[in-house]
Amino acid sequence: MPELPEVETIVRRMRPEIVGTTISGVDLRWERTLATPNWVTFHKNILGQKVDAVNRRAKYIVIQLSADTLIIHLRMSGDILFRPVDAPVEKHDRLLLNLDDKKTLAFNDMRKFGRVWLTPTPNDVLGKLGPEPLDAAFTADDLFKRISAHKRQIKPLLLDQHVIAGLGNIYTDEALHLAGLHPLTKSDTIKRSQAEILWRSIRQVLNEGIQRNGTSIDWIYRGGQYQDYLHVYGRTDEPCFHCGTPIQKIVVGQRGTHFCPKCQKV
DNA sequence: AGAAATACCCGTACGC
DNA sequence: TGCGTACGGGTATTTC
Repeated sequence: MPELPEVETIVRRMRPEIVGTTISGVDLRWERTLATPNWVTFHKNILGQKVDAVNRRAKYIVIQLSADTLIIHLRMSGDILFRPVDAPVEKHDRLLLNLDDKKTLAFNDMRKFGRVWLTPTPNDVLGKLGPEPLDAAFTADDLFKRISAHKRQIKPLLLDQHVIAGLGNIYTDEALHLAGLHPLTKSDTIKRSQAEILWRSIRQVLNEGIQRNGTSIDWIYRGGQYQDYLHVYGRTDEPCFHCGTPIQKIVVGQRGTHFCPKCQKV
């Protein structure tokens, strides 16, 4: 199982040191990395632009250039590396950007899921994303309104980035366990009080993940320790820390889903 | 319209 | 040992 590119692991790959450099060369190694525009336009437009800022929105890295915005989504296995300009191309390199002829920004992505956009209107890519769960402005009431507006299973609903932005499969399972909510619970049946507990749980597991430097499940990302603190994810048949009941694994919305059948009732 | 299913990927683990 | 296959993740797209 690969690493989860959650907020924390995204932040550590934002490479803020590129701010102030100018893009002087481009090498696209795998065409479909480019979500938009086409290669010719991308090449023509990005050359000569200066990097003004590096930010994050949900799981997207947002690089503000002089005229356009470069947006990168790492998906599962993507990484961003800062290398000397004469460093050799590595296996799984998808896009190389030369910065001032001294350094190269390499987008490396084994599974080819990651995508890059270059656009003058970043809102086209980011505009429909839901709120940041750790934003101080995001309240329990917001969450309650958003989940009760749908009649869906709570687990796939929480994974929907238009409803709330930033939760992946691992943290969703953990948050639902902490909140005592079964992953198949219909979202419109969740009471206001339960939504508040879920709101608190989401923020707790994300904050704990950040404190532990993210989750390293396998060989792709090795910097985190939160995998040692997971309560349900990857603990199939192991005893629930709360009640001792074996953790169950089912498939919900095509995703492996771990829960305690005693602590999380429908 | 909204919800659910599918497509996109490949290194690894596992069964025979 | 070697080969074939299932698996996992996030989101855009397609289907229901």
